[in-house]
Formats: sequence, C-alpha cells, structure tokens
Amino acid sequence: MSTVLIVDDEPQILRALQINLHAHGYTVVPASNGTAALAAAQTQAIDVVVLDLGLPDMDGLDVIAGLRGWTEVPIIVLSARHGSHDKVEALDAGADDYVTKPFGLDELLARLRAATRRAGPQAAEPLVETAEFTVDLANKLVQRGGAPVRMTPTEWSVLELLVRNPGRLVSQQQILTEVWGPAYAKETHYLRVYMAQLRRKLERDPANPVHLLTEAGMGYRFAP
Amino acid sequence: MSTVLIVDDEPQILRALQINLHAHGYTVVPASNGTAALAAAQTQAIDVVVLDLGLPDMDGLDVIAGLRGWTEVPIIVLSARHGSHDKVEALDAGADDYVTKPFGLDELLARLRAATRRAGPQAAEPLVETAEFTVDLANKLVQRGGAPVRMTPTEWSVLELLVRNPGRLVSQQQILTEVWGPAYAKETHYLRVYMAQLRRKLERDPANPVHLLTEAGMGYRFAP
DNA sequence: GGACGGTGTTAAGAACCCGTAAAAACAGGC
DNA sequence: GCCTGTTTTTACGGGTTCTTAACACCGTCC
Repeated sequence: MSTVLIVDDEPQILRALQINLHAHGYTVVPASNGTAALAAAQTQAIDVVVLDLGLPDMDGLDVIAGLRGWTEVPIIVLSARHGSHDKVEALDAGADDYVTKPFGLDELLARLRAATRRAGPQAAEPLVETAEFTVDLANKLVQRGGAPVRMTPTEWSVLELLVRNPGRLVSQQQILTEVWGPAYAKETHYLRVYMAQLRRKLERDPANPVHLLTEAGMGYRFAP
Repeated sequence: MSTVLIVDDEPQILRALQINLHAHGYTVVPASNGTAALAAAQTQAIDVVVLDLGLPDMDGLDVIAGLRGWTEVPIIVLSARHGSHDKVEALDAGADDYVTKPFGLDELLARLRAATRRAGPQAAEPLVETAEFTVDLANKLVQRGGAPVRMTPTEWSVLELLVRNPGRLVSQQQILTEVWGPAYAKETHYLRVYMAQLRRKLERDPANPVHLLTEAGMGYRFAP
C-alpha cells in the first residue's frame, strides 16, 4: 500500500505508530529528527508524511518548508499545541492537515486515508531496464521483448527486492525475512527454487545468468 | 478569488461566516440544509465546501456522499462532536478535513487556504477507450458498441478504480478498501463476483478477458 | 579421489485462489 | 407494504501457486 514517513522524537510514540500503521498495511519509514526526515524523503518514495512539530534539531515549520521546496507529498502535522496560531502557521507553511494530541489512532488512519486519496497517483516510480527485460515498479509490470511476463506474488516480491537494490548484494537472510518473514530466515532452499524460476522467465540463458547473479554463500545481486 | 459553499443550519453562524469569508475575498454561496447544498453545488461552480454536519433535513454524511458521487471538490467538515468515530466516518465518506467547534476564524481560513491550494491544478477527466468499450469518467458513462451500458454503483466504483490506473496492477486489498471500506479488506470473494459481472457486461468473451485481467494472488489490471 | 557444503533443476501433492451461477438478504421507490 | 434492482452469501469445479522432496552439479578441502 502506501509508504508513510513518520517523524517524531519520542521513541515510544514513533514505535507505537510504526507498529500500528504497519498492521494496517502501510510501509513505515521512521525518522526521529528533522534532518533524518528530509534525508529519508529524498532517498525513498514517500506517499504521505506524519510530522510531529516538536523536534530536537530543527523547527517543524522548517521541515515543512524543506519538503515543500521540492515535493507535493501530503503532510499531516501532529502537535500538542492547540493554539490556532500554530495551526495557521503550519497550514500556511504547506501542511495539509493538523491533528492535536491526544488523538485516536482511528482518526489518524482516517486522515491518512483522506490525504492519500486526494493525492492520488504519485510521482512515477523508476522503470528499471536491462538489455533483456524491464521492470515497472509502479505498475508491477515485467516485460521481456515487449511482451508482459506474469509473476506470482512470491516471484514478484523477490524480484522487486533485488531490483530496488540495483548492483547491491542482497543477503539470503534479508530476502527470506522480507519476503517470507523472519521465521523463514534459514529456509535457503526456497530461494534456490524461486531464483531458478525468475531466471527461467527473465534470462536468455538461465544456466548462465547475466542479471540475476549468485554470490555463493553471500546472497544475490541484480546487475542492470 | 475562490467560491465557497457554506452549509449550516444555524442562521447566525451562516451569516457570520458569510460576512467574514467575504471580507477575506471569498465569494460565498450559503445553504441552510443538505438539499439546498447539493442543488447549489450542481448549479454553481464551487471551489471548496464548508459543511456543518448537523443539518435538519438529512445526515451530513449523506451530503458528503452526494457530493462525492460526482465531484472532487474539497470538503471541510465543521462539527461540535469531538468523538473520533465521527471524524473517521466523515473522512472516510470523502471529507478532506474535519474541524471541531469551537474553532478560530483564522484556523478555518488557513484550512481553506490549504484545501484550495492542493486542489489547484484540476486535471480534465479523461475519456478512456478500448477496442471494446469506452469509459467517460466525468459523466460516469460506459458505452459499448455505441450503446450505453448500465452499471450499478458498486460495479462503477470498481471499474472506475481500475480504469483510473490503466496498465497498473491494483491489489485486491486496495480495491476492497477503496470501494467497500477498510473493514472489508479481506472479503476477496466480493471482488470475484463483481469482476465476473463487469466482464460479462464489457468483455467480448467473459471467460477470456482482454481488458480486465486477473493476476492470481496479486490483484487486477485494466489493459487499455 | 572422495566427502562436503552450497547451489541449480525438476516434479508432484497440498494448499490456496479464482470464476461462475444462483439463492438469500437488503434497500429504495412507488 | 409490495416490487424491483442491488448487494451479499453460499457452494463447487477448475486452475494456480507454494511447499517439499529428490537428485545432479560444482567447487573446495581433506
């Protein structure tokens, strides 16, 4: 579903939101200060920002301004301050919504839904290309020689993880925990089966892969 | 500047808002009940709606639903009720913002600015065409071979969601949460029923769909 | 050379998912 | 209150995917 950047300096609130939003299907990117938030927003595809105004390193309004400098991503502000002056400042700085603490989780979820609903189709995710095939992350579409290639859910999860880390070595443990869950971190034979299937679908010569490479004992690497 | 439709059954509040917003450059269209509000929204060009939920003739949620049936205009809800359940319902019905009374005028003005700001660039509703049928998003009209095809509300919601994301794979979870609501995210059998109905109405050979495709385990995809 | 750990390939049953039709429950209009 | 159209529920056959197992392969180390 959507990716939420959560910015809050109180670890327990950050953790609670992280767990709850994840349970409701969101991918959560946490940040405990303004600098980390701005950095995270630039390196990852964020669909909506939940921003606590009380940050240790910089003014929350500057975080809003920093984001608004280059992105239209919806920003929901959390704040303990009820004063209307604070609300006006945050909204005029570019925030989309302002929620005062304490707030109910269901209210935050509803406001998240409202924010993502109107933001609609977000900026295009990258289209990863190789000489043999192309992977369209946003549309979950794989093409080879112009023709679409059907992927099963597990195949897609593995492929997506590799393709989102082009050139980087992804450990077997990491793939297993992210695709199958932490309990499967040792089931390396799953990986062998699915890597074989991916190569059969995507590589010209599955026995001598060019793009989906094995690093024996380490993990796998996607070479563009 | 912008035109605001204000819906409130208390004459003095309606009058006060009218004067204040007018003083801040807004053109104000007043309505004292839900029926008048829906009528006004259809006859005049409205940029943003300020809606009090406590109306004499109909439930405020139905007003939201009525507006959302055909327009994306931003809706700011005013309510005396602080309960998070009320907020969730209003936001999920399609409202963009929820302000509890009492509120400061400057806060309302800031929220109006935020709402109109992001509504800004209104894109024209496209006419989606395939070899078999055409979908007119703006007029909620589906045609096949020149003849209009009747759609039930639910059928239309599902079709609209798919057609608005041409080529993109839309997960079952996403369709269910957007059409039926977050509580129905697991009711995948609804989808099977409605996809079958849509295909029966729109595909030449419903058993071998060309435009409304299934990706087993992943979701559905509309291919233009 | 042979054992061994890690890897690739294939196949088959189990588990799960999907399409279809038809009936039951529900809602709105008259 | 009845009637019509819509949504929800139910059941089942057929298909796809996941998991598991068995075996071949390739290098390294003893």
